[in-house]
Amino acid sequence: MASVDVNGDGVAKDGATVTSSVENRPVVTRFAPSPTGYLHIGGARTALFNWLYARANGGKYLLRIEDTDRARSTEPAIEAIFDGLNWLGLGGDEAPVFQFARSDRHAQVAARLLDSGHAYRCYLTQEELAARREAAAAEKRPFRVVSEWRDATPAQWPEGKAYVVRVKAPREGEVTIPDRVQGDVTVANAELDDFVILRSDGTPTYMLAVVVDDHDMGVTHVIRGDDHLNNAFRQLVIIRAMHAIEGGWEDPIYAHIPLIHGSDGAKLSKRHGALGVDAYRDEMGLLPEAVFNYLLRLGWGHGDEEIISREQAIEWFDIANVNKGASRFDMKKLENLNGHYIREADDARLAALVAPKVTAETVDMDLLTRAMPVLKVRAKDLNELAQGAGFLFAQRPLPLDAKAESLLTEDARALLGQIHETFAGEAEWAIEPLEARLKAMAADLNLGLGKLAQPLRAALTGQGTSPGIFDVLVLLGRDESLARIAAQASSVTAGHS
RNA sequence: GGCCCCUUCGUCUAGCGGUCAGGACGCGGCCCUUUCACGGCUGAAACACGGGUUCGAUUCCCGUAGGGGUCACCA
Repeated sequence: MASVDVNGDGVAKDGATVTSSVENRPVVTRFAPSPTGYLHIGGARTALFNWLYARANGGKYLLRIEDTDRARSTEPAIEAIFDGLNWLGLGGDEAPVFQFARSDRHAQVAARLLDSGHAYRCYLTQEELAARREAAAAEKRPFRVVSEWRDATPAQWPEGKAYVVRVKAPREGEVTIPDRVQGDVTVANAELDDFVILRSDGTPTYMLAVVVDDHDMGVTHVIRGDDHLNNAFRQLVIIRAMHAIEGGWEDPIYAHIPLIHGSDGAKLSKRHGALGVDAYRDEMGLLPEAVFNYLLRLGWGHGDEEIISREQAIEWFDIANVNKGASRFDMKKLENLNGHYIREADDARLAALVAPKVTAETVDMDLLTRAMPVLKVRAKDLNELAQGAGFLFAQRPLPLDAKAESLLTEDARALLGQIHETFAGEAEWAIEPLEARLKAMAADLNLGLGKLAQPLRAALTGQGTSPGIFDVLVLLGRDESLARIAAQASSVTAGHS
C-alpha cells in the first residue's frame, strides 16, 4: 500500500504530515506522452507506474496526449502510443484528453494570470534573448531571463509588436517539494526565471498546459520521469498563482521516478537506443506480460520476488518504494523473463502468435498447437519459437543445416535404412513403442542411443537441434516420418513409405 | 559551468544500526540427457572513497570522487 492518508486523519501511513489537500481526494493519475514518436520503453514504464498507483489506491488512471507542438506531433505517433499502451494493458480509464484541443482554456488561464498581475507581456525578441544568453556564457555567468518588461505599464507597451506572456516567478525564498520518490527537494527561487506561458502567436507552452490540464482533470498524483523534477518548481509557480487568484488549485503530489538508462549508463531516448514497444513486440517477439514484469522490476522490487503477476503487482506496488537511482536496461534479463512467460503461455495463443512468423507455405495450426509444449521450452522469444517450428512444415527434400549435414555420414545413412525398417514394422506409432524399438536396435548394434538418434534427428528435421526425437516422430506422424528417413537413408530394405 | 538528483555483485534488486550482506539475470562447474533447451545442485562476483555520530556502521550526518538529469517562444 502507498502511504496515503488512509485514515483521513491528516497523517499518512508513513508518518509524514500531509501538507496538501489533494491527499483527501480520490486518486487520479495520468500518463501524458507527447506524440512526436512511438511509445518508448521509458514512457511505457511511466505509464505502468501511474496505472499501478491508481489501481493500488482505487483511483483513476487517465491519458493525455500532449500535442501542443503542432510541428512535431503526428497522427501515426498517436496511434502507435495507444497501440503500445493497449498491448501492455495500460489503456486509460476514460477517453484520452488531447491537449491542443484545450488551448482556449489555456489562454483563458493565461489571461487571468495577466489580469491579476501574476504574469506580464514581454516584448523581448528571441534574438535579443539569444544575444544575452551568449553574453552570459562568454562571461561564464549563469543566464536567467530578467525582463525589463516585468514591471512595465500598459502605457509603455510598444504598438503592434509581438510579445510573449511570462509569469512573474518569485525571486526570493525557496520551495521544497515533498516528492514521493525523491524525498524533499529544495530549490531557491533565485534559480527560477520568468518563463514563457504563452508564445508570441498566442499558443500555450507545455509549462502552462500541463498545469491547467492536470488541474482540470483532477489529477492528484503526478508520476513522471525525474527529468521533469526541475519543471515541477516552475509549474508550482503557476499553480500557486492560480490558487491565490481563484482558490482550488492545490499542489499535486509529485513522484519523480528515475529514468531508464541504456547499457552505457546514459538516458534512453528516441535518438539513443530507445525502441518503440512495437519493436519489442514485432521484431523481438516478446510477450506483453514479460515486458510488464520486467519494467515493473526496473527501479522497484518486493523482497526476492522476480515473477510478479498484474494482480500481485497491484497488491504490492507502492510508489514510495521506487528507487531513486536510474537503472540500466538489460535485454538479457528481459529475454529470460520472456522465456519464462512463453513456457507458461497457452499453446493455442502461442501458435496464433507464431504462425505468421513461420517460414512455410502452409502452417497447420492444429499441428503447431500440438507441437507447442515441446517447442516452447526451448525458445526465449517468438522468433526462436517460429524458427524451431519450421521443420514441422518443411517440404521434402528437407534443407539441411551444417550440423545435420555433418551428422549424415555414410555410416549414419546406412543406419537410417535399418531404422526405417524397424520403424516401418511398428504398428503403434507412439513414443513408447518407437523408443523401445530404437533402444533395442542400439543395444543389438552395441551403439549408444545417440549414434542413432542424432542421424535420425537430422533426417527428420534437417537440423542438429530439435525437440526430443520421439516427440518429433509422433508429431510428424508415421508416413511423413518414414518418408523423411527414407529420403536420407542410403538404402531402404523393407520400405513402404 | 549553475542548479537538482543518484551511488550494494557486470546488470536488476533485498536490506531500513548488530546479517556468513539475500535473490534474480548473465558467467563457470556438476547432475539430468538422443541434440538443444527446461529443471535441479553448486561456484566466482558488491556495500565508490575519506571523515565523523555510535558500544557497533552497508544502514545516520558531512565531505570527495564518479554517474545522471536539467538549464527553449520542445515537451
